[in-house]
Amino acid sequence: MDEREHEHDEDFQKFQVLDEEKRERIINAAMKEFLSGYKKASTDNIVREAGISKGLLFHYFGTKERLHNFLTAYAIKTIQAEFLGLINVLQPDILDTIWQMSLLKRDVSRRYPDMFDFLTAAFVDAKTTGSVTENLAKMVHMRERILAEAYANADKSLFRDDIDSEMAINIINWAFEGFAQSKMHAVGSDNPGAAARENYDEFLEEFQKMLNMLRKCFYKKL
Amino acid sequence: MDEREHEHDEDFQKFQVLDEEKRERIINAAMKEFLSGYKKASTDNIVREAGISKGLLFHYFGTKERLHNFLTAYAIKTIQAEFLGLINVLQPDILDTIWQMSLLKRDVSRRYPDMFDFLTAAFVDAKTTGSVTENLAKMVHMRERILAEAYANADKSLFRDDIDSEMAINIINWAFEGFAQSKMHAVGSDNPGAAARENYDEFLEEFQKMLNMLRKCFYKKL
DNA sequence: ATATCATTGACCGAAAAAGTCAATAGGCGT
DNA sequence: ACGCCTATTGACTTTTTCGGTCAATGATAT
Repeated sequence: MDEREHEHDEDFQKFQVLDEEKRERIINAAMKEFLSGYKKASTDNIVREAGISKGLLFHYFGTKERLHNFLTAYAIKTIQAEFLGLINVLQPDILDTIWQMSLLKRDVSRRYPDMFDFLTAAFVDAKTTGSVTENLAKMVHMRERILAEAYANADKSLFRDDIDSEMAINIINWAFEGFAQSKMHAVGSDNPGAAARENYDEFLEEFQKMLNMLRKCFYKKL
Repeated sequence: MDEREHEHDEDFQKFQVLDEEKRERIINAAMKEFLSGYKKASTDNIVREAGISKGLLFHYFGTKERLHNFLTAYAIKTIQAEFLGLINVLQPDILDTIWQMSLLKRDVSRRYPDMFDFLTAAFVDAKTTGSVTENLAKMVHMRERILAEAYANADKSLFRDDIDSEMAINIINWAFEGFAQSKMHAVGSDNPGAAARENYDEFLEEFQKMLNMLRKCFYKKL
């Protein structure tokens, strides 16, 4: 397997040197296409969506498989750096933790709308094929560890005594996820910057309103 | 368009006459394959998953398009008859309504695991293509009407005065959806009937626990 | 002008696509 | 046992799409 000396740092230098806009356009087009699985993704669709020629895509990545490998590594690295790595698991108020996680996730999703779903699909693919990459497995493990840690460090005494704190946390997570999902389309439509910004502020405001409501309902009165 | 006299009741008689097990096996295999869109669905995958020969599928449905049309009509009819049509929108306690909806949805999903998602995909497909079928549009409209009606008839005075009832209802919906999603995999794995049944009971029990908790948190004390 | 490098899209052989059909299996009445 | 009829098969055809290539072109700096 490791017959080359640089077996794990394939550089993709030609691609990395592009300006940000084009690079992310290609990344997002590819991730979107890979959502339905490696096999069903078509490089023709990717280049059409990205607005580049087919030759160029293969000039950057060589093969479809290497493109997919790059995306997987890139997604893992990004989510690690801009999501998992920024979560403060030591906060005692887990509502704050979940709130923070939601904001971070939204920030990543604004730049890379399909990154989380892409990784999920990549993981399913890898499990089906039987070959789960080392990094992918580590990533999943890391994610679980963070959630477990956040939960372990949470001050459960903040919750009302007559409710199951674990279930409350689940509900909160689902509520945030559902909220983000439902607003994604409204915000995600391609409108000029001003309207998008306005939508985003509205989004945050309503989001916070929900947070306060959950706090009011699930936490002890102080 | 209506050059034939039976333009809308294509019969698919050869298929309808099959025994239930085989019929539903084919329907479910096809719906599953169509989840990633009409174009990307492969009839070869469908027949492999369904365990029938290719010739037979085309013997039943003629073309891929007619198969898809059949599935769409079938899904609409089924969801109409076994989900939307059975919801009692007059219940004043909307938690009861949501609970009932969840049970109905689960019952349908047990027989046709991908039916709801298939319809969603079919709708997205139709919007992309530009041709949203009359029935499909009606279906969506019906769904919205039912939800609106249930909400309109809900007795908001059951909710605590200091919370936004509309947001509370959203949270409840998202929580139920998230719960169903998270448990789906556990239940959905292909294990013998006994274990599946056991899982299902467990599912219902935990479900009800969550319902009670939400009632306790969002409703007035009596 | 020339050298250099990014970029294109027509093109390739191979694979997969939808759909067909002669051949067979499997029951059923006689 | 026999023929009869329908259900079912899967190899096959034709067309499209696939991943991948490459000679040609555009752009830029010297």
